[in-house]
Amino acid sequence: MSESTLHVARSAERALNLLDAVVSAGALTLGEAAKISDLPTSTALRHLKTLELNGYLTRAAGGSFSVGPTFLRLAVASLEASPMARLILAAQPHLDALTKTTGESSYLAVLEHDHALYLATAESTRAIRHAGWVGRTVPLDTTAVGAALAGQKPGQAHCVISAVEPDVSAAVAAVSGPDGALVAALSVLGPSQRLTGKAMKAAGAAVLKTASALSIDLAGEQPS
Amino acid sequence: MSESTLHVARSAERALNLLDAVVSAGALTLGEAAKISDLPTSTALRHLKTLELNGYLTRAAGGSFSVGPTFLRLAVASLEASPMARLILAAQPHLDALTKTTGESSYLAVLEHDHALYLATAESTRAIRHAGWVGRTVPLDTTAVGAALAGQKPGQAHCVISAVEPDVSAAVAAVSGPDGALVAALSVLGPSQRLTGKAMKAAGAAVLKTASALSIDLAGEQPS
DNA sequence: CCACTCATTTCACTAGATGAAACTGGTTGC
DNA sequence: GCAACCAGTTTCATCTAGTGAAATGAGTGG
Repeated sequence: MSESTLHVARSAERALNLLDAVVSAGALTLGEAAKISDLPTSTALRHLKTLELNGYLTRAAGGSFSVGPTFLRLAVASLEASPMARLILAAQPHLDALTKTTGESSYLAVLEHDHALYLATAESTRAIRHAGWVGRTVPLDTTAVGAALAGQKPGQAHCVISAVEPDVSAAVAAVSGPDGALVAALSVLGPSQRLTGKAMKAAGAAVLKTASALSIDLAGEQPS
Repeated sequence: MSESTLHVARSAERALNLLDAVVSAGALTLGEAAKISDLPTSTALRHLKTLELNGYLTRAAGGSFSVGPTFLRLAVASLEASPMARLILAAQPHLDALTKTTGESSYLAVLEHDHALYLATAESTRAIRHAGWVGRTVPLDTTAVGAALAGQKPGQAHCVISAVEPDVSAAVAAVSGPDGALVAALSVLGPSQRLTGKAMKAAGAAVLKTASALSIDLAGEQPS
């Protein structure tokens, strides 16, 4: 196979990438999807058809692909089951608000094994902005998110210059769940030369306030 | 390949089935997943690892697989984008209530091309019950759902013996969206010998009431 | 210590994925 | 009306990459 003792199914991976591309974009034509995934159209078509056949995608009249019933079923199932999904849904509006008030990109992160994993974001609209960290993991011991998720100084914002990338500054605060346990962290990330002094202080205050608002939100929804 | 001019990627399909199995179940071990999908463990493991590598699944400490960050990201994205997903989420509690009052399984169905597609369900808890129609499509012209989705007799319940399977009776009512347009149908499905006369009448009333409640719900959420 | 279960790795085989190229059908421009 | 173009679809010879039985390893408990 590829090279080492690691075996992964290439064609499955391609199909998953296609799925990701289509769902992220909302709707894509064959050509667009093929270009994004860097596949010949014939191969892309086969995989898209497979996804369609299994109901993960549907094909609209115009020929473009979008999310299908099977995927929606699973999406809803995972949302109802997974507390993490509930967390993301609850956090999204807060992220949007946080980004609006600070002008910088904001993120939601959780503990995954011994790393912090960025789960969701609201991106800044400014030209120079922090972008694309969703899905990325960073170590705990050298970062502000890590410190927040490790439970140091709860109820306080950490404001630092990132150790991960040199030009990035962060303001981070911990979020607690219904039972008071630590569940996530909110961060505001931006370029270091912009996020200093006064701006950083404001970001710190905003992120703290938002974190407690989200914590309250999480406490106030316990039906099912 | 298989037989006709239809080409689908088998390995991709297997990976998707595995994904479906795991997400539906919430969490599965390798052995369980392999048995459900009817695959040798070695093959199942390879696909599960592929899914894990791409973040669609995560592996817990005990070794069991469950939904991963990538899938959640896409799930949330599709929910925020797709009106159909909003519909499912809004409908679920109503389905639960409907099943509780009638004692029979209830379903949400929408128009997909020229068929009715069952999207979501709340299953009856009785031993003899209607089960497993989620994801299934039925023709429009011979069914009660079809009639409801075709817009005949809005604001009225259709109570019939199913043309699809002999022992099934149905009570169906149409659901309208915020703009008044027809968007879905709610059905209560049960065994014909149980769903007769009085019981059927009660089911008809319940489904009608629930349909209008859901319609009102849909009208009352228009932010973003 | 052996028997048992479940996860992982190995490996020889070939079924099945691949993608260039040919084809179809629709749209534009001259 | 014809030619050039473009997006989607189908075909097919090539050979990679997925397959699964079996061996191995890691845990459990009797």
